[in-house]
Amino acid sequence: MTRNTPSETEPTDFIREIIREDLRTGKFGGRVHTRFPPEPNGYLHIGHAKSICLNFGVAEEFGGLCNLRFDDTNPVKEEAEYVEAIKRDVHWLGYDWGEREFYASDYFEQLYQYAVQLIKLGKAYVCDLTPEQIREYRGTLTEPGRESPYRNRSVEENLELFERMRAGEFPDGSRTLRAKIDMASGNLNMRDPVIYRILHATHHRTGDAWCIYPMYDFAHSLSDSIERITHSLCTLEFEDHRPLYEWFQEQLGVYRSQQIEFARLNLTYTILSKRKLIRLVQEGHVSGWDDPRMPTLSGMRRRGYTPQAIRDFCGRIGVAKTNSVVDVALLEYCLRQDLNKRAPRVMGVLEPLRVVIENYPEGQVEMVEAINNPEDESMGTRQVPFSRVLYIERDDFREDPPRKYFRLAPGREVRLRYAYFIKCVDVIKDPETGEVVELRCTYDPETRGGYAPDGRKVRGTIHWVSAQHAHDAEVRLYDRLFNKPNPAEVEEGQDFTANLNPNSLQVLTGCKVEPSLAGAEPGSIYQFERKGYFCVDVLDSTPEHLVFNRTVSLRDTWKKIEKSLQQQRKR
RNA sequence: UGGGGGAUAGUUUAAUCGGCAGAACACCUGACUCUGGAUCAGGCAGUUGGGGUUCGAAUCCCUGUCCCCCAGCCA
Repeated sequence: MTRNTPSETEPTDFIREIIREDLRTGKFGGRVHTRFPPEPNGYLHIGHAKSICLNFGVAEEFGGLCNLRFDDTNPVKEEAEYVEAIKRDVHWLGYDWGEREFYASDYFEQLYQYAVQLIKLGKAYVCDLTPEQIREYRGTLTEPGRESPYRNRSVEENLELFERMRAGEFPDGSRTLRAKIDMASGNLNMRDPVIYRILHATHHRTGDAWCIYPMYDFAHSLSDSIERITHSLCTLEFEDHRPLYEWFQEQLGVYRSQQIEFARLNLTYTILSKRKLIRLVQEGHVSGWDDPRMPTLSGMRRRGYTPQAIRDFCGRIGVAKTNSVVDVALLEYCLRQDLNKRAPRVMGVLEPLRVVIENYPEGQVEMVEAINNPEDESMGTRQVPFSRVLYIERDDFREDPPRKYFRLAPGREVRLRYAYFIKCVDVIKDPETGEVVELRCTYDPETRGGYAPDGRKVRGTIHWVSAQHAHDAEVRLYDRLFNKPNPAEVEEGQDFTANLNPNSLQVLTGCKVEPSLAGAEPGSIYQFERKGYFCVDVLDSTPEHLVFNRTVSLRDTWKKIEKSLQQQRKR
């Protein structure tokens, strides 16, 4: 049985099963309505992509809708910049929320009225305990809490106090509104949780209209209800919040949504904690949220990742309740798979070694035809100039070739892709350092186009660029940001930054690329044959100074062979 | 004697009422190849332990073990 492509496949996971069942029983009147609820306090990353693909994907599959809702209930951490970045990223991934762009802050007045209603129901009270006292009264994981001395204030007093909280009569932290539930509950979330706190802070959308702000549990449950969300999908750590989520809707007698939790994404060699990502940015370990090494969607976009690759990945990792760590190799596989189909091939020499073809006429230039993408004939061909002096990859020559190495070496013949067979006849070295600075080769004019009329075979085919036609380029080689599969695993007294890979960025200048790249569009992606996929940097590349980001290397079988040869030698 | 959740190849996941444990990635072979790419063929490899029920258990029962989350006026 062959695997269906993601679009044909009907994803099956416990959430979709629940939804199918709900549809069958008519639980939500046959409706499916989800939401993606980011807090605008940072940039979206690949972990969010999982949630986005789930929420929007599920809605699409079942003929429902998915809202974009900003969970902006904490003005001290949130900024409008993040809102814009988040919208850009969701769109880039290929999802559309239509007119349904909502904000928890849109509901502040209604949420306030809900709180008033709760007070009237005798289900909420204003508490004067300090934050420290609240903590003490909460008890511990194994011991019950104690009731606040303010727990039994009258409805009238609570109403008046809450109104005065809103009016700004009290300083930050002096009072809270709390739900009156059960201080002895084994679930700490039910021990009279705070639902409103005083925060004299300017909100990015409501400005100074409010000085009290609702807490997540309250705002989220009721925002879902207001939007008539049917299935509220969130991550595992909110599992013990579900009773509270349901409590608010039940007490207020409002629309009941169903919260379902799934495991968040973890990736090897990657950190996906907003708190830690923001540190990388603030401490300058990376150039910003969109540094191509970042697992943020903006970083990945700049790196050359495609939305299709990310969506394919999200479809393959599945949705379950088990804590898990996905191998980053799967992400890279999805990337290569997508890029292989769409990226035009081109020749670029990263670390140039000069080659002179001794028997090729000086001053002569001829054009050879090259295929733009062997995976897609419709992408056509192009003409590439060939001449007497060329650059090849320094790594494609070995003075003393190891076993199984079938590229260029003294006396050996290789094929220059799409051009001629050449043979190395001499090696020029720097007399001081002994470094190889130039190769003298001869070519066989009979092999034009790369075919030998006598049928002789060469093992190696290497890429090249004509020296006089080459364009200079800067190439940024990215590697994983962290050295350890689990970057959080550190010695005593260290933090995750100790696992930062010091070689995660290597900048190469003086790289030589074929002339067709002269007008390369920022953001466009090419395969440098035999090397990898490279994307024109959107920020730093100019026609005069080309800058390429290595998106991902090609699978490198030779590297494996060489490695195992070295290991054999050690034994 | 707090509450909640979870355990299937190295990794991520399937398995409808209890009916042959199936895929993908990774790894290893080989074929093919003007990219040591891509593609194709094959291989390695699994039900958390112990009992029980049953013709038959990943699935049901009993009993262990291990892992994750929760004591923000963050989300």
